Amino acid sequence: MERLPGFRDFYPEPLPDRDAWSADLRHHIFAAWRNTARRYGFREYDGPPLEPLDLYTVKSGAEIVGQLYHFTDKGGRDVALRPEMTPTLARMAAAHDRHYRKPLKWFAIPQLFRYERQQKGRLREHFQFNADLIGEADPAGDAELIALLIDSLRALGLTADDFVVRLSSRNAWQAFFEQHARPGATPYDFYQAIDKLERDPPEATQARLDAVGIPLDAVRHFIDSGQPTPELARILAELGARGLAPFVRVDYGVIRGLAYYTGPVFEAFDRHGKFRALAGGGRYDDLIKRLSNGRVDLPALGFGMGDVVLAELLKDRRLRPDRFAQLDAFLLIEDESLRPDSLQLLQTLREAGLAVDYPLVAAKSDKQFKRALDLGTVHTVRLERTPEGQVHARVKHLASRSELVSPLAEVARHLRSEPAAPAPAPASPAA
RNA sequence: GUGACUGUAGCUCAGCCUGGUUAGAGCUCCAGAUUGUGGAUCUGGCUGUCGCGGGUUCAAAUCCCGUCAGUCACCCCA
Repeated sequence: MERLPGFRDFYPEPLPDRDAWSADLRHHIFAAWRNTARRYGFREYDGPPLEPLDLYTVKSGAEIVGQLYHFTDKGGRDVALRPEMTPTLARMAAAHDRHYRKPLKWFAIPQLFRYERQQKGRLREHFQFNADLIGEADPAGDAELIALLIDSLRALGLTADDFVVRLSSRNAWQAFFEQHARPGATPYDFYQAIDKLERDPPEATQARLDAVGIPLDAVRHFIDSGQPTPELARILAELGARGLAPFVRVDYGVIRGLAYYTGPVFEAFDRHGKFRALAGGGRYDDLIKRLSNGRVDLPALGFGMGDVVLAELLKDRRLRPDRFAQLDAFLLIEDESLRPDSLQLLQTLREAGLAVDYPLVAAKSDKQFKRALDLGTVHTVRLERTPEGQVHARVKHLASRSELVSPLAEVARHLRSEPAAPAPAPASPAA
């Protein structure tokens, strides 16, 4: 059976072929996300992968349905696999907003779905790091969230030479629009024109702008000026105080396609421009009120960072971890008469919390050793019987090639005291 | 939904243009030998509906049509 188009199998390293997705790399990315969120005081939440179709049409309009993975369930309900996390989060926050002190700092790593032909960096399914800050209107919240975005990427080894956060503001464009647009023109059409500015030829952009009565030159001049609004200046100042200024710049060329953003918006891009946006987000102060039918009114902002483009970038920059498998020890059983003693030691070590593997059945020693290397073991352990009938262990630390003889009771201590497995280091790409 | 390119062994590919015995190579894997602080080396072995379906032909991996899948771009962007 083939898997569905646009969906992925995740294999353990080493990968079976060039295009395979790595379960180990995925874990590495998730761990960086979770650990960074933890350092920032964000709490993890989650919701259902399947939601009522209405949850998405209410916010974005019916035209979004064409992009959704949706169907009618056996109970006759119109349902959709979640294409984004924000509506779920807004529902959860609105339902229990009195229970949590503000601001809420929450994150999730949902698997999201969309129904469309796949292309580079875009499949029908992906995992997305979502972090949101709810209940704080001050730009300090924007700065905190953007700092989290930056440090999430830094946690994976990326630097200011690899990526930049382009910071913009719906408020700035709103003011520009009101100042320049023909009366009766709709802001959304204008935002669409700005959103496509970098991808479309100038004539196409001009045609879009003609519809709202704004000359292209005025738009270009506004973007080139790059003058931060007071709220953007606040955000930049707070990021600068953290030493994160090299990772961010004002760039009004970013506006975000989504209709619900209300204030600062931002996108993270790789510096070489080879990939799609790594992450994007912004402030959506009205959304929770709208989704809760006016019951709850909380300012909020958030971002999403997908695993697909990020994995591509990490491979491109050779930031994939070198070794993924990690075993504290592999128990070599070259003398089958020592198998019972080996199993007893195996159990002792595992109960002590050590990661230990061993050959299930008798095997030639070179095969055992090769398997130990495949599994990324730090040590090998081999039992020996002395002429007097005593059983002791030979513990070898592979990286240093040092070996020592130890009583069985001391093996766990030696495994712990030896240098730990090397931290993930840059390595040559698999391909 | 539209278009372009690509589908041959577990992996990477050759063969296709110009149809013609039994479809190949390297790597991996398995077995044996050898080595015995070692991913080496040697020998042997397994593995293919040539993506799938149809057509042309005495004969199709090879030419034609369709289809499915992959890759990339468009559309859209959460």
